[in-house]
Amino acid sequence: MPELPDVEIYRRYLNATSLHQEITKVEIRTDKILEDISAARLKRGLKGRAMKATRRWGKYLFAELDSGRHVMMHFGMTGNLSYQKNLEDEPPHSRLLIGFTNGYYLIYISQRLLGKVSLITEVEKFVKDKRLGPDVLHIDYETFGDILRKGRGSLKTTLMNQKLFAGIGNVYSDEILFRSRLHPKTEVGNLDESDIKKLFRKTKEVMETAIESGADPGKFPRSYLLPHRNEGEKCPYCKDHVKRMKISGRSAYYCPACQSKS
DNA sequence: AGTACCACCTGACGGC
DNA sequence: TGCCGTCAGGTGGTAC
Repeated sequence: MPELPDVEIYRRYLNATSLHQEITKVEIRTDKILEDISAARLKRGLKGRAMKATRRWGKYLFAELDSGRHVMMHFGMTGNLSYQKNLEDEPPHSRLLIGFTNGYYLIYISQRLLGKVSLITEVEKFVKDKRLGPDVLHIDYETFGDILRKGRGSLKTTLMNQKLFAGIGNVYSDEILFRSRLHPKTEVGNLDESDIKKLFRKTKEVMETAIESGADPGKFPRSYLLPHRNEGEKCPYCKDHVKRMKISGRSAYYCPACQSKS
């Protein structure tokens, strides 16, 4: 479930398991996950190195090596990390295995192969090349407001545009809109300052709450949409029913009673 | 510029 | 049981 909160959880997991250990083995199960790098070059860049720190920008995770380069991981629609010793329990869809001197492996899992891994020299350059907007966990109100004031089109699409805001995906955009009581198709140009302020507060609140909940919808507050994000389920706020609507090919879930269109 | 659709992939589910 | 359409938390490209 790899939107910002999920990737932040993976980052902390990597920190807690895999730092400061020499990499002795690298196995690449398929080249499909490699972005702009060959399997041989990735192996060469990893072997003999140790990861010493991590960063995250939106949905991208970076692990800095003691060579100064960074392992870039993106998880696509499906993906996560597993740190484990026994390869007889190798999880299904494991694509990249990074083995350490203690016999453990950090395993990059990607069921649908829509994720990407690479080795990059500089995070800032990578972010610039991808034209990613500011990470919404750290964004300040000024920047957030400026982006929305310049924005056009539907609010949900704008929130999910990684070139404007990095980190918000389909599920969490629904939650932010629900908590803000705004319709997903609200025209961004129609937002007033109080809407923008509310969106800023709710974006932060949703991201922080999701991270505190371990990005596990089962642990979310009951007042959130996520545990009820299915067509026909009851809105946790007004007891009307959750509706589904297609917005540029993605499913938006919302409460038609709470989230009126402006 | 915004939006709609497609491609990239695998797998689960419901209807017939 | 098997087949088929649809759906699933992302991104990048295309055509209007």
